[in-house]
Amino acid sequence: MTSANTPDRFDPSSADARWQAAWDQAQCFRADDNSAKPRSYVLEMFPYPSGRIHIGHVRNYTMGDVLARTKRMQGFEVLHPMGWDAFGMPAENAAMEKGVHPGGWTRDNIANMKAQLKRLGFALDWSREVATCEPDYYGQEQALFLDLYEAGLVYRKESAVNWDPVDMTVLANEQVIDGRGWRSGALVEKRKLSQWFLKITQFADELLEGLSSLDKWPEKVRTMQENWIGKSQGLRATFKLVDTDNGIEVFTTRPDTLYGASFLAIAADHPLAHSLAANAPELQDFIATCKRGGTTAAELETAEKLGFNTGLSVEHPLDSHWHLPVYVANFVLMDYGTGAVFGCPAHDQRDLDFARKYELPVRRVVADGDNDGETFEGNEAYTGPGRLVNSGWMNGLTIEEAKAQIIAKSAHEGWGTAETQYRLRDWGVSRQRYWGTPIPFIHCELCGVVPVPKKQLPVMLPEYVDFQTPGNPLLRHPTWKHVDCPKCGKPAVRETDTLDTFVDSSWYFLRFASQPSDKPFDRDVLAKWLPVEQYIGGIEHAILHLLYARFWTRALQHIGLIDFAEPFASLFTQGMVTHETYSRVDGSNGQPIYFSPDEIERGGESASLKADGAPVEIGRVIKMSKSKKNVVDPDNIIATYGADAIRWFMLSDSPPERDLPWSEAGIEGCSRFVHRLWRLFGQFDAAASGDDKALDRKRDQTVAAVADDIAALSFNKAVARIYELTSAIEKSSPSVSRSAAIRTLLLLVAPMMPHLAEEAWAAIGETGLIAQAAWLAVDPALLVEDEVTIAIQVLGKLRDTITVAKGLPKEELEALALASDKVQRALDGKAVKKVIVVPDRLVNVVA
RNA sequence: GCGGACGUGGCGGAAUGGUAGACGCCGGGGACUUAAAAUCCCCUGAUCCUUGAUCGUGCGGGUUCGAGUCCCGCCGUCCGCACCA
Repeated sequence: MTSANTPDRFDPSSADARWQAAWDQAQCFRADDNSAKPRSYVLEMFPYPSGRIHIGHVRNYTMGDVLARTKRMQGFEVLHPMGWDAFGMPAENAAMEKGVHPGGWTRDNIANMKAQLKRLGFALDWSREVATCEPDYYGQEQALFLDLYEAGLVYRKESAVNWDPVDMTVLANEQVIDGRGWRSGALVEKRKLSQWFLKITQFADELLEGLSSLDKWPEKVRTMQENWIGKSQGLRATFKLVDTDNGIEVFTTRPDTLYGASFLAIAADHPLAHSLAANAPELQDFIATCKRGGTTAAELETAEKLGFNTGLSVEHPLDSHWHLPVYVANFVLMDYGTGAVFGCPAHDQRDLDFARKYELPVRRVVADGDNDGETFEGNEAYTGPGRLVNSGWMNGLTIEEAKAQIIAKSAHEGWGTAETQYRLRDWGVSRQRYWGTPIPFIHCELCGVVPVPKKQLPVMLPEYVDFQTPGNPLLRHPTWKHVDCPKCGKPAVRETDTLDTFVDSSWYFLRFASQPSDKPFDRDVLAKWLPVEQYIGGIEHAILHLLYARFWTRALQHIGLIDFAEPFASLFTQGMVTHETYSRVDGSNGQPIYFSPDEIERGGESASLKADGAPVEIGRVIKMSKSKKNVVDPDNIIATYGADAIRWFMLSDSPPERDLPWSEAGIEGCSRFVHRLWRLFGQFDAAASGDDKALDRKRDQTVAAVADDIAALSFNKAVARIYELTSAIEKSSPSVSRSAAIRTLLLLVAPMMPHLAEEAWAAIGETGLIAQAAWLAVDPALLVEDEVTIAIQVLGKLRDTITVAKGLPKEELEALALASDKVQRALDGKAVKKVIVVPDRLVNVVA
């Protein structure tokens, strides 16, 4: 292909592909495990191969790419890999809808998307590419799963699970949102099934404690994980049922309020409620009512506290003559704590609502300021600090003291123990799907559940499968599940569940760093690369993926396979790419009809439809979505403007953690800048003479600032600096300094606009690839200005500025300031009380 | 309800407690051109009595010589979690 560049225009349609091929041929982005250089592992969250790269991917991968390319130029051995999170439901949906095989569909998508990523010029080490759907990946995952099983971190149990009736599979708690499946949106049902679990709760405390070491993670993500783990400490206590030997166990974080108890409440699913209901139709009805209740935020907000008096009583643990009624209540959750609570209405809002409704006693046991009366007025529970009152021997203690003492007393007397509860549940990983990692176990009638011997791994998915019937294709496959028991040799059946795809993404960053064929990874090689220095991805993975990956890392450390606890040293969550919407109201039904950006002619403040030239309404700038038709296709943009323009757009203007509004005008501006740089690079003159100290200074200041900005991921600021240097060079006259500045500018933009940079690098006569060129050294002396502009204030208001030599003594600055006409006019004859002088900054005259 | 983030021109956004609005976009004016595109130059927070001045970073206070920045109290927007005992 020949270049179609002109002195005025850079032609990406020929240059982009040429340089992409050159990088491939030089293999310049391959990471060397044995390099002696310092290392840097830059990772972006790998994509699901849906078929098309969307603009959010482009933003994510451009940021990582700039970082990786900069680090490489700065002398680091950089690992910057890419792969595919390739198992999951959409492939099976495609199989059902279009009759294609999930494997074929997925691999085609991967090929398409890989080509798209190459067209964007990302500096990726493709030799380390992994796809989780390939046996060389999921087979190693099976090996790790068996290791965790041996260590007791995998178990199987019969449990009520979240069943998605549309996808016909089990969902983890994390995948149920407002009672609906996260993917299908179907109302989730409870079913009893034998399921595989990973013991994430064993690491609850570690995962919580570990958050405090992650000081390069966003506060927001750490808080979200902390809330998700949901640690609370308190007392588990038994309330003895009157006239029986049985009791009801409750968990409370407020044992200090025990003297304020006025009832016990158990969940509708509590075993005691079920046994009582056997002979009580009214209670059966009540339990059914509780289950019908909605689970959305709005419904819970307004839901009335309902209770059913069982007629049973329990003894108060501190006074066996004090009896409390037992209710079944709709606000008690079976799957938290013990499924039973004691109600202390004065100091818990729900309990107060309940007590007022059912006219139960409300007794104050924590003083609210001076108010220590036993009778509690009003309908707002007091949950603040205070001293214990109306609590016998505990009176006068603080809440914390009372908690400690009553826990000690309960343990001593045998009716309670200190307990820590977590909201976090063990991770159910069984999925009744085909397109996932087969769980490597065999069910034998004689030997029970038997792990597949490691030498028989991988347990491969069968190729020919029927997708036309709902349910698990592996379960009804005619032959696949039938095997001999590895222990006794008798006929047995395979486990037909596959692993949640979040398991696949919980260790892929390890496989990138090391991928031997005979084991999941090499421990010593991992030690060279991990933890990931910079991880970049969307905030939507703040809990699930990032918590699971942390858990796997800790679990693998726990069983001695790796030597570090946290996988991602620094995490960055980037904002979304948004776009305005274009719509017209449909006269017939009043609903807006949306138009895609390609159908629109966009003016300065208005927009019209290309088809009829009539105006359309410009709507809010919102997240790109198919239903609002406000999506833009990266391929079209690359074809029109080239990869460098879209990359530059992704870095410009908005800070990377915030949303980036896409606009036609914006991408055109970026494209104009590409050509502007090209023209400027064309002015490089190796034979120029003379120097330009001011330009030299600007050049080195820009290099230092851009390096800092990129290291801080403040790409928008680096971009602004580059614009400034560009303008400064354009305004300068030819000199050695000017040519040096042009060469510097080229190196500065190389990580961001690599194709343009390579083309210009060759054009100015440099040999070799700029991708492999060394970053810029700066002269520290040049970073310091020798002249400074001083602000002169009177009473804090700017009145004048003066430009003076840097480092001028205070007295001289003061004299210069007072000599200013403007200052004298502002003083208007008033006496000067004092003068504040900040050297090289400002003078403030106080009158 | 709990937790977090944010609030600066027409827009995206800059600003170690020290000249608010860098840089980009939009808009306006001009140069070049037969013309257009491209390119280049200038202007672009508001108001006024326009050589200058006053006001101005969601609102109200405070600390300070000096506050977009720090403190207190509100208001608003967005996000996450939630009958979690």
